[in-house]
Amino acid sequence: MVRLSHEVPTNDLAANLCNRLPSAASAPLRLWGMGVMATLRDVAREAGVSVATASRAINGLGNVTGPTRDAVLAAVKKLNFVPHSGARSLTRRKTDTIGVILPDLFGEFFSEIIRGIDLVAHESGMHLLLGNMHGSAHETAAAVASMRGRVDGLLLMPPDMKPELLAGHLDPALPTVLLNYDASPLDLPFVAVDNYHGAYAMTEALLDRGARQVVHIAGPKHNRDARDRQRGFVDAMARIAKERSPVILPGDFSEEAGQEAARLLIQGQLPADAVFASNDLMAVGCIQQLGEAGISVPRDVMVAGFDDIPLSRHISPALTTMQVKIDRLGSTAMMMLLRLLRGETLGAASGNVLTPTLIARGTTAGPVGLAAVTKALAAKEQEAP
Amino acid sequence: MVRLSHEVPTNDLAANLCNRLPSAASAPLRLWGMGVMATLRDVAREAGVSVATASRAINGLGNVTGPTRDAVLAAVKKLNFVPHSGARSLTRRKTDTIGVILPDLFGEFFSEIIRGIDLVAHESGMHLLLGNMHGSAHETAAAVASMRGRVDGLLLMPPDMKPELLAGHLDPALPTVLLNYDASPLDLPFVAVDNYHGAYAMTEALLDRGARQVVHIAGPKHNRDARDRQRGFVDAMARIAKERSPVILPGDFSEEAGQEAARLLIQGQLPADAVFASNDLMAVGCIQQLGEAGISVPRDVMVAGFDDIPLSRHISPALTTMQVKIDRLGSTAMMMLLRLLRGETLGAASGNVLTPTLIARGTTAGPVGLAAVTKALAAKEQEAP
DNA sequence: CAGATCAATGCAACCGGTTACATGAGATGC
DNA sequence: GCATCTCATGTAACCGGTTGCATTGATCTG
Repeated sequence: MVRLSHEVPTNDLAANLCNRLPSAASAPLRLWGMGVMATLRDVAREAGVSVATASRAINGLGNVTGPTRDAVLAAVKKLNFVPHSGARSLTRRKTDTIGVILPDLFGEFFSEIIRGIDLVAHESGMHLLLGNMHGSAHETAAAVASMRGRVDGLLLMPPDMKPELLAGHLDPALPTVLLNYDASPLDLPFVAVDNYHGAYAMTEALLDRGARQVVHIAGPKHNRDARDRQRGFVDAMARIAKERSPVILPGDFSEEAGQEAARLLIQGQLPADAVFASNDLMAVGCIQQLGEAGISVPRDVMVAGFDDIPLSRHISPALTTMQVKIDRLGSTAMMMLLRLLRGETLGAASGNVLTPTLIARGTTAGPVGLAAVTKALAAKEQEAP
Repeated sequence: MVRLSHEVPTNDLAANLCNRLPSAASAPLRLWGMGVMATLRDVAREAGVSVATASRAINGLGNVTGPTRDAVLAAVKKLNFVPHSGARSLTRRKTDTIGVILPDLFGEFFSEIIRGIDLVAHESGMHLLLGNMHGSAHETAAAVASMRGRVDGLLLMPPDMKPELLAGHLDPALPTVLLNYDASPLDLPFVAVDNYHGAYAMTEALLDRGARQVVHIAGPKHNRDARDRQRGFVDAMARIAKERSPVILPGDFSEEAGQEAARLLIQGQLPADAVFASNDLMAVGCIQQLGEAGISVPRDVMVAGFDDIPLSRHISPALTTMQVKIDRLGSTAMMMLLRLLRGETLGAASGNVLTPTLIARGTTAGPVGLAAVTKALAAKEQEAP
């Protein structure tokens, strides 16, 4: 590694700061930890005005003469003053920060949500404080509690938590929007994906496409998304294919679970001609494993997923799936939270349900060819709303 | 889509929650905006002690009698008191939060970094305040400034920014670790990926594998990662394949850029037998476009990428690439920051360089078959360090 | 039993800003 | 010229905790 030598713009400034301190004795090698940042008092003294005037000048409030303002701003520049947001938010009772608490931070799903949130938050000059409940309910409580005094509002996504349990942990004084969680019992505004109808539509489409026996690979048992998708599947089967009892294999949203399900299918000799996985990752794992066993997708068996992760477009054949616009989930929630912060009243009635879109790709293209299926599925979609 | 009516478990539960509130009289529709959170003063009054004692009891400091402590804790529970972190951090001069400023929030790369950071931060009870510079240098300054008083330290990733420019915006009093940025000139600790040697190794491996003419698809011009990778490529070519002048096609890390490069390759009739893209996404785009033109990978041309995004394993043939353990980047940086916060002194000399690993997959498997190549490349890898 | 020791507790001054209200000088009106 | 109004500025009380120091009452010591 090359070491360039050139002056570090530290010391002169450090010297300035040090001189202003009563004890200018021993110059430390490093400034960190000293925390000798200029305060508003310093600025006021430097400019020869009171703190009140300095504060007004800096915040561009009225009632400050031109020369006074200039003097203050000059002092600000000279001392390199940056207002202390922590102190400011204490009096203003406003932190310009919103807390985001997610179950974990794995994968594209969460980065997309965060991106959607940030997009809107950034426009309104809001910051994002990230909390991570790392799965456990206990940690969720801690995460929510630690947000007090740090944030103006909360975006919370507690997929595995029961409403009653959640209610006890929430601060009723803190504007909160729930992510991907129908919170009717709590009367909190929320944004959710219509997993039920999405799964229903996908099942219907598979049956429509000629499948006789659709097998569902389920998600984690206590995960609401997974449960809703499973319900959608079961109901669609019950309604359209009464005579056939729905087969459900266990899963946990992981690629391995998809592979495992495929192995069960192969070994168990289940008479399936279509697999509907509760998410794309499992569908991908399933396809891969089926392929290794010499079973062709879609000729021998059709496969569909849910989410439309970027990977889905790229595998071959490409995966048919329900597209969920994940960033929209985040941005919509953030917009609702902003309205809440503006004083609007939103309850569970203002819940926002995002309908996923069916994207037909290669894994459900039967012998008749991809084009025909796409058309058929698109038509199916059209007739819905 | 069929819209089924099915009962939503709403009203009974909502009623339950309302009943649990003390004032059953005129139940307010919403509590938000009232902001009537209990303060330490309230707790002290309720428990019949002074605020000082209440504070000590709550924080578990010594010098508090059993009965007193119990009274305070009872009051805490009764009033549902949660300490106001903002106020606390003002006096403690400690926020238990670290700021993370990233260029943008697109894609797996950033979610992995954040996950790595969170992993370590969470262990130490630290929170993450997310800042996003949205590309512009001006915003970077604003983002850094707005962190003052909110965070104890900073993790900063300014890929397109010149050190001199950066220096002016940094607060010398705030412990800072730079991400993916060799900050020697600033004498700040950093964690970076060894893009140069990674690219060098990959180029070498391709030539070694029998490529006569390797073409490089570059990343964004002012991006340091991209520039380092390009340098690695150029140097490797100069050293190993002196007689052949290196060909470099422009790119911007996007899938489209990879496709465009492929088109140039096809139209331009460049005599390339290997393509080394500056990142995986471009490699994927390139392969896809080559395939459409009837050019077979790897038989007609080998392709390699950089990053090892999840997608790389799943396309077919799977992509040979340099694996960067992105989450390690985040967790290592966070660990360094923690040491800084503990008072240790770290300069640029403590920079941490992560070496990427060559992962040989299908796109560089020649007619001789994948196994042989993997072995050859692995051997190559071995002899390197 | 007086005086020293010590633990538990209270008082009040912070942290670094904001802002209601007081002050006082200059402009205006009569 | 005096009362009044205006508006820039200063004073000080917050926000909600933490913490150094003083106070108090009880226990210990000789």
